[in-house]
Amino acid sequence: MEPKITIKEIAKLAGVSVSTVSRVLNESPSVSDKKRAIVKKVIDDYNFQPSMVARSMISNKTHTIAVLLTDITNPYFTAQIEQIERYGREQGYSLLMFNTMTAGHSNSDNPAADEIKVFETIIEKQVDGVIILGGEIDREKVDQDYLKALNQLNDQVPVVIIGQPNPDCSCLFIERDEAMGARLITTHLLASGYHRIGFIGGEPGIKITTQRLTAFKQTMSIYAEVSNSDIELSDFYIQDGYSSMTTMLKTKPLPDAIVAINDRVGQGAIRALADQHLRVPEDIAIGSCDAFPDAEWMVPRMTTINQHNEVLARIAVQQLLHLINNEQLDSVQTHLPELIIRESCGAKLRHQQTEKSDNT
Amino acid sequence: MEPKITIKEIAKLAGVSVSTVSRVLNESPSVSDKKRAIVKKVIDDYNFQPSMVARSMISNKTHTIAVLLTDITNPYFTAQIEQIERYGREQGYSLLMFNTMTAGHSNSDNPAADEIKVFETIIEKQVDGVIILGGEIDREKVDQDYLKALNQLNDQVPVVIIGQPNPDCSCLFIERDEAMGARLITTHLLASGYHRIGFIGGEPGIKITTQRLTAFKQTMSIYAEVSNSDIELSDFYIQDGYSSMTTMLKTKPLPDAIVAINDRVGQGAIRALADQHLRVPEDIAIGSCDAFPDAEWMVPRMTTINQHNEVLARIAVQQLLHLINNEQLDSVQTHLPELIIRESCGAKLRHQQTEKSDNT
DNA sequence: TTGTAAGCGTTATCAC
DNA sequence: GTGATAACGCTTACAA
Repeated sequence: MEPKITIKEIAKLAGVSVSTVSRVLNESPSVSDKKRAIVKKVIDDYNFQPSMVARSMISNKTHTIAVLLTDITNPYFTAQIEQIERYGREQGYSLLMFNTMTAGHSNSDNPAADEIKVFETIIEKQVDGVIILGGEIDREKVDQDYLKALNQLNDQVPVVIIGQPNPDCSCLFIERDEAMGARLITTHLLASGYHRIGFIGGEPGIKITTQRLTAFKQTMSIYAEVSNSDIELSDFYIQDGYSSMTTMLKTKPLPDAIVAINDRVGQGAIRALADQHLRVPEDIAIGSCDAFPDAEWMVPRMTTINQHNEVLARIAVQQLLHLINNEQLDSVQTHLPELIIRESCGAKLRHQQTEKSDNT
Repeated sequence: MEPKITIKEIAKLAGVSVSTVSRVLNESPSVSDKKRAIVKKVIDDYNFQPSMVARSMISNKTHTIAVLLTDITNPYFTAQIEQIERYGREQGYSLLMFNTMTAGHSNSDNPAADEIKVFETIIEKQVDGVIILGGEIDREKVDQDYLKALNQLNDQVPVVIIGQPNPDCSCLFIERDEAMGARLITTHLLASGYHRIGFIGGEPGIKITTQRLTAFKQTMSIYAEVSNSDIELSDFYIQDGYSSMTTMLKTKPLPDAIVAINDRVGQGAIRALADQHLRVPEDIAIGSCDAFPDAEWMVPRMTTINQHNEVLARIAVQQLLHLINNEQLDSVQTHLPELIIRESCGAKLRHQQTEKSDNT
């Protein structure tokens, strides 16, 4: 392990003062070409990299942003973090990742406290900004200590949150139109000719669940009835789709179609149905939300809603950088969920059948 | 944005010297209970967090480790990074994540240069250690500039790599027995009664591909013939499984079974087969490697090899910490790939059929 | 037990 | 153009 070479030694080796080296490092014009050449050579020869730590002491900038998420294993988050890392790096920022793993089937007995602890580390580390992708803030009822800690954090360093705004939180929220996506998929199923439609997945007490479920119910209420036994909440994971669907299978007769809260849940549902020798979409149709990359390759290919989460992630970084640089924020951009019709909804199948019977 | 409070102001407010505050911060015993109490109160009141940056200047430690990977979207990597983040955080380390996105269908024309650039950032940021999960180092022929830069990096800060050792690289490697996994799955298919077995997926020129393919061929050669037309390399993603399988479908007759280089590729293959109304395992069996979490819920459930990548990730952190603290390394731990028999291989199906025909 | 002062590696502010 | 020197926030001898 070679000891790190410093600007002082470079200066000595080049026969100049540290200030001159510093000037060369920062591309200041007020250095003679001759000295600049000498210094550059020494820097190159010794492969000198100035210490960001020392620089940070002076500038009060670390060129680092922190990202908080609850499950790095979840494609919903990785799609976003991929964009954040990429765009951040383009702008000269590195990414400190904190993965609380409090989502889903977690073993933490106090997720709020876990996140608060992360906030402390973030302050210590003196990042320039923070992006929160999910966690405690997504709850209908947010822990008060958590909220206080979050506001305190936002007081020290700009915090951008991708999620539904909380009136008691001073952070900047990048909003997603959850209701619209749920309306789109529900309407699509109705328009495809299904009348009895169920809803599965989503953790109760989480805003995304409530909002999608509410939108589902509202949309349904215009055209048809929804019984509570056709709604099975659980969580956002594949095993939750499996368990919700399995429970629903005890209902007779089954709904014609199902709205799954996301593609993972949809996939779990397909698995549960297959175990009972039920086919999708022939025996029951499935539409879902949050287009995950694999959904296009499933059997059947999943009809779903693309929420364009990567776009939101990019906007989050942009706004955060504005906050960091005290620039004006971009005006709020519209967020358009998009329906992707594939196979699991059976729409095309039905259409073909209709055409066929029309011809007869 | 409140300006950050410093140790100096805490000292003034508490009516003591900065050293006393520092002592309290560092739990030094040589502070009177009285002063300690006063200082603690002020710290608490003002919610003071000492600056890691300033501390790092002195200690030359940032309590940060960097992780390099090529695709955060890939479950192969997220399983590992989840462990690294968790275990690292338990030990007081934060994680700087660099995602080069050079894997798979990348748009980078020079992945080696991309990684070299990341190395520079890592040195600047003065992390305490580095873990590399994949990238240029996985190639059969590693770029020489890259290798030089990597060795230089390892000269400044300890680097641990999860992957196959490279004799020209001075970093510490955590090795995985790729060959053994491939042997296990191949033998399993052979033992299940398949004779003509194909191999799909994996990027040519990548060690993991070569090693698994070689092990596959060797194992096969003991019991049966393998024709080159039954081998279709491509890459590690779902669309690669689809394309490889689609290509292979032009071969008549088809192999009885397929070894996929990982579960994603296997999933793509199932999709390609379904498009031709071919069933797995009835028409063709599939065995794969690298148990991804979803594989258990696919239709059919995927027979695969669990390489226990999370365990390797944990070992990598442990060894890295030893390196950081100049402690003795743990002795090399054995790594045991494990066969998970599910549905896609058709082993159970065949067994039942055999039993049935035995009874007749 | 406590305080003073030097020092960590850089940049910024002065003189020269 | 260039070079001393102070400053950033903290820790750590060394003194008292």
